[in-house]
Amino acid sequence: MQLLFIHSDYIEYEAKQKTRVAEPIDESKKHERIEEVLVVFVAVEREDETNARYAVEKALEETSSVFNKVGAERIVLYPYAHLSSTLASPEMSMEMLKAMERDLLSSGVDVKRAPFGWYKSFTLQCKGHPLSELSRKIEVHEGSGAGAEEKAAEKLSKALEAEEKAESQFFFMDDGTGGNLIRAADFEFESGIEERANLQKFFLYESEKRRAVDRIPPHVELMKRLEIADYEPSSDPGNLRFYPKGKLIKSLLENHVRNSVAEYGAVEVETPIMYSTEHPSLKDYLERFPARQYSMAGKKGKPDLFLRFSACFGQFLMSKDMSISYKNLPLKMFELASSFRREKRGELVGLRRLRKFTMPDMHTLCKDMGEALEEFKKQYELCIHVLDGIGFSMRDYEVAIRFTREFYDDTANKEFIEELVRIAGKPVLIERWDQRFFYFVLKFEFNFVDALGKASALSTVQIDVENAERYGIKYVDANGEEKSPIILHCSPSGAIERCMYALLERAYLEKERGVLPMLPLWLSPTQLRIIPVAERHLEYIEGILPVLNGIRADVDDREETVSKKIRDAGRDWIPYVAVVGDKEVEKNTLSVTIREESSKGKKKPEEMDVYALKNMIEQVIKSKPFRELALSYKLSERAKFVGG
RNA sequence: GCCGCUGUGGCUUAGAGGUAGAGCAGCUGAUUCGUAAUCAGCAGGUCGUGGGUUCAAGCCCCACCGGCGGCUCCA
Repeated sequence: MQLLFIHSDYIEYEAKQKTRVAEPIDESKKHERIEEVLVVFVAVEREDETNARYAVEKALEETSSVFNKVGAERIVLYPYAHLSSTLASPEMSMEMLKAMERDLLSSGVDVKRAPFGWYKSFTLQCKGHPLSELSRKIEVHEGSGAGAEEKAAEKLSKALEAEEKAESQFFFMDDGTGGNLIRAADFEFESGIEERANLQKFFLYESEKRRAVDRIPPHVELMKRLEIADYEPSSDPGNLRFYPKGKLIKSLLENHVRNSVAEYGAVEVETPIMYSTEHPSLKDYLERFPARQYSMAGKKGKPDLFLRFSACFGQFLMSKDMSISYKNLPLKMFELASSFRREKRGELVGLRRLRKFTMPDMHTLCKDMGEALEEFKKQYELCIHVLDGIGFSMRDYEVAIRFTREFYDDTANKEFIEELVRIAGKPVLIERWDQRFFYFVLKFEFNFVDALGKASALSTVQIDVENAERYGIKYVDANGEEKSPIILHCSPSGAIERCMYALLERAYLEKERGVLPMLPLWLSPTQLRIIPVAERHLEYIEGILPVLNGIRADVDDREETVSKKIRDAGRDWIPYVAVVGDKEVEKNTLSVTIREESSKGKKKPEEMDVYALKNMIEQVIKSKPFRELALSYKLSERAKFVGG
């Protein structure tokens, strides 16, 4: 279908003479003059006939969009055959034009349709502003494409509609207020407690959805400058490249999460990253999960494939084929899942929102709601523990707990929520849905609020009451009967990339507060940098390096001045910087500057021997995952991954 | 996806219709240096891509592609 929009001061037309296909009209309709109007010239084309509903819908979308944008007062639909050389049949065209007219009328738009199939005279006066003349082509593809697109659109809309209709209220709950829901309007943000400012930012982000900031997110600049990650122009947006330092940090975080869930008792699995769209359970699930997929057309005769947007399918399909006794429950399965979501273009930012990301995803099969709640609480604590290990305390994130009204009406559940708030030890945001729109009845998230006041979820746990049945997951209870378990979805840290984003953003916030920014010691690509004053000190350094085994220590052996090397170490956020010159060699010591204890313009190098230094660093990182340096220990041998 | 802004060597950027200029990084040489940039020289640019206007386009117009912000959504 071809559309030509002209925003006009007026249009005046007169039906002069019938053609063979003319529609019958009243004498009064033959001549019209309409002011302040968006004239929509329409040519319905042959291909539109293969999927008329889709074409009409699209055309209406475009029309409303233009109509609202230019701020016209009314619309005239004007059949205009000359926009296309492959016209649809007159009957069909007229039908579709009428359908458009009906729809616009029913949505309250003042619309007129010029008579079809007449030779008409017309004059109009185009307003001439930048948007006053626009054209659009609605494309309907032949055969399966069109059908599939329509079906996909329908599917998507089912889930999205549910969300749009989802009505919810926000509250706050604090430890020590008797577990009462405090209406958002009554909550005191200005209590002199600094932490509440963040909660307020989070709440505003959630409820108002209006945030006008105009700045490049600090972490995007940092991820490049620190050679952590970067955009990859040759991939799809949101698929990043990770440089050695970034890959190191990522691996360490992954291992940390992996170790923590193993300790909690989960078993690690791996499942495929792509699935057939034809699988009945998946088909169904796709409708309940309003994310957009990467999909690939199957070779002829074969079903289409999509890339997973979470590890749910794989693990559910695995669970369905298992034989599970009540004695095996709660059963916890974990996967570090590369996941793909075709998020809207405008949504993607740096490491915060990606199309390809790494999501730790654990599913727990529980025999009933009682056990589910018990595990839910454990996982709530597990998440706190995992984030704490990364370096985020309760101060660094805001808690949101969300549930259905029905869930909360149960007194026992109410007490359960109060207990969660008590564990948080600070006010939390509560969202209550009037009905269950999703597959879960209760969830929480820990949300990080960044330098620009944007919130994003890290850890989350959800109680899923729907998918066991959908996938046919069963366990056998003590009476030998098959039952459907309740499933917990848990991402203990949230996406790994997002943790990196939060670490960088927090470092930036620290810097704003006058603190030297840095990463936690166990995640710093270089933990200790050794700087020789002159070349002759290198030998001494080589001698002490074996002692520093188990610590990521490198040596700035470049031909630069000491000042330059110190500065570069600072720019790289290196936690420990040791200078070695004649004095140190003679006394067999190091002159160490500790970043954490320094500030801008204030440094205090400390004399210590290499064993003391090693001990000091090991104290901090002892229980954390470790990997060797990602790059050569000699700086002179390293290539630059990013300029500047 | 839609709307707005934006895109000049690896990085940061000057250049408002008339031969693309600099700093950092890189390379070469000198300097072997004590806590936030040693000095000199050399090399490096299809000005995001493709069209168009013009005698002439990095600059004006159009489209597309990236990026940033907003809408919407989520780990």
